[in-house]
Amino acid sequence: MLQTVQKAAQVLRLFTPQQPEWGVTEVAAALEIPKSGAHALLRTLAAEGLLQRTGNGRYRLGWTLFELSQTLLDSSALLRAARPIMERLVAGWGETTHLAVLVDGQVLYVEKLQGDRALEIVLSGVGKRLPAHCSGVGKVLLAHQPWENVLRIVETTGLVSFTPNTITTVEQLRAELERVRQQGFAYDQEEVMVGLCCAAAPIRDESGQVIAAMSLSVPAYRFYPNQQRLTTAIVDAARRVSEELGYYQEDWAWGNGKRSKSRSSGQATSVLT
Amino acid sequence: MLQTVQKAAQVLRLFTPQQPEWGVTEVAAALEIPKSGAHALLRTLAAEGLLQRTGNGRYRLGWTLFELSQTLLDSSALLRAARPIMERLVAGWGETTHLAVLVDGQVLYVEKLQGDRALEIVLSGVGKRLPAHCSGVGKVLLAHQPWENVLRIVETTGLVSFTPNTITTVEQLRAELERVRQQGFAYDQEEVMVGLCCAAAPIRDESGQVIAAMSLSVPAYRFYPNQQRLTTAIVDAARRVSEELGYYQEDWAWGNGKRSKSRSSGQATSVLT
DNA sequence: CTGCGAGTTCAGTATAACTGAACACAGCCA
DNA sequence: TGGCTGTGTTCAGTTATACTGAACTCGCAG
Repeated sequence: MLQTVQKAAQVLRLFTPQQPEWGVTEVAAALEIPKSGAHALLRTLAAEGLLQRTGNGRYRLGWTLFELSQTLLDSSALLRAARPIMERLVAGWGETTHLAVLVDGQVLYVEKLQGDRALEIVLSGVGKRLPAHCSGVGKVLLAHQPWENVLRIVETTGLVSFTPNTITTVEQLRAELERVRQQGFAYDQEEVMVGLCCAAAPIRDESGQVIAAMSLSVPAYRFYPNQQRLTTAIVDAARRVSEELGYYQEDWAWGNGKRSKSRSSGQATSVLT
Repeated sequence: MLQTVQKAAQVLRLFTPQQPEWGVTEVAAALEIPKSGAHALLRTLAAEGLLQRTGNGRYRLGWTLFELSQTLLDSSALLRAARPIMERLVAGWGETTHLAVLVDGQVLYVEKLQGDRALEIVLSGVGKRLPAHCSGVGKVLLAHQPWENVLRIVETTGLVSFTPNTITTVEQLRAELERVRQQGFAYDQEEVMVGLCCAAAPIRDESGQVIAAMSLSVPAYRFYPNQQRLTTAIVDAARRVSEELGYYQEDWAWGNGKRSKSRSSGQATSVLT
């Protein structure tokens, strides 16, 4: 499992908006390795363009990461498919939509569109992470993971409490994820922030795998009166994105099993050819 | 120089918009290493989130790269400082502006704004690379590199010819870069595409280092009549961005030496305290 | 059913990476 | 100005790492 590469990745993950610049000694202390080792890692990463040296011998993230990210976005159909549908959602409701993926057991926000009627959600943001057990998108994404994965995640990150409504026990989480998987959507009822609710639904790729989740965030006082309409709206929007990605659900409201056949192009594997 | 990390970075750089998905065998062939080695690299990178496995055992870029890129953009003052000034430039001229950095001896486009009067420049694009010897931004960036670096770059990538005007000999390049450095801006006179010209100027950070270049691209028939005004416009815009980054040039038109003092905040190092 | 090609695993060996101390350099305080 | 503490950087020896190449499994096609 190439420990050297693991360490290099650890180094990259040290760089955050809070501390975007690191020196050799700091990295050595953070990873608990000798200075010379940290030095070698930083030098190599800088030589490869993944980091860049500042004048004073410290390091920042390198532009190659920007390039790779653009390549990712360019080659990923997800954002291209989701953005117009999110825009329509925002235009119709005036609220905030999120698009998120699961990375390393946490929710990574990939896109966020704010409506004119929306309240500012400062916690979420494009490129930011949040724990998965509390948000709507997080619960959707966890619900479609093997339970053992969920357990591992919970054991490492714990079930941090944000509000009185946050899920804090494994048993609660298990039951909630079970329900989310079966009904095909999730609610966040003031679990991450008092006064904020959301409805979220899964997005599947052509193989039927859940690769992302979409949500519509709404102030609590506007959520409960419109819960039903909100639910169908987000479920429908997520389904449309999934279809754009080549997924076609077998029979809605029952089967969450195998796919039948894609309506998208570039898919002619099995029978004839 | 941690060869394992170098190989890992090589693997990442294999992923392009043209081929965003790689299998073990393909990677092994591309890097000329045994399959098991490629397998270990891919597995490790995927475990770290820098890659993701598709269902069929192939690999794509991972969302962690998106996260890192967002952190880079968030912590880099460059784009934040440049964007409004580029917008004003576009609003005033109706042409296309580019913002680019030098990565690995090539020009990496970081931002691109198109005006309403502009012609579509298909070659450039955010996240795309081009050789440095032909474009305006490229010549600006090379001009402020040590000549030995430039030589190394030229020896590896060569001086590819795009149009009859493209610089193709080292001597031409040397003279041009010398002029660009002294006059503080560069022209591209149909060197990358027939009918397309541009003027470009360097952007410096608070230490005086050239970290990026900005350009204004114009059809040839509109370039020559307005060359003087274009030049002052782009030089002025780049200077404003540099000042935003904390650079204050000593005395314009002569000294390119040390800085005197920043007018930006967060800088009170030397005398008192 | 068989063969080819994909991805994956494993044990032994060669070599790459880690260690820790010494070096160079800058800024800061006396 | 002169040490002093804190950087980043270098190096040689040793350990433990990563590479090798063949064997294995699985899916698809003939």
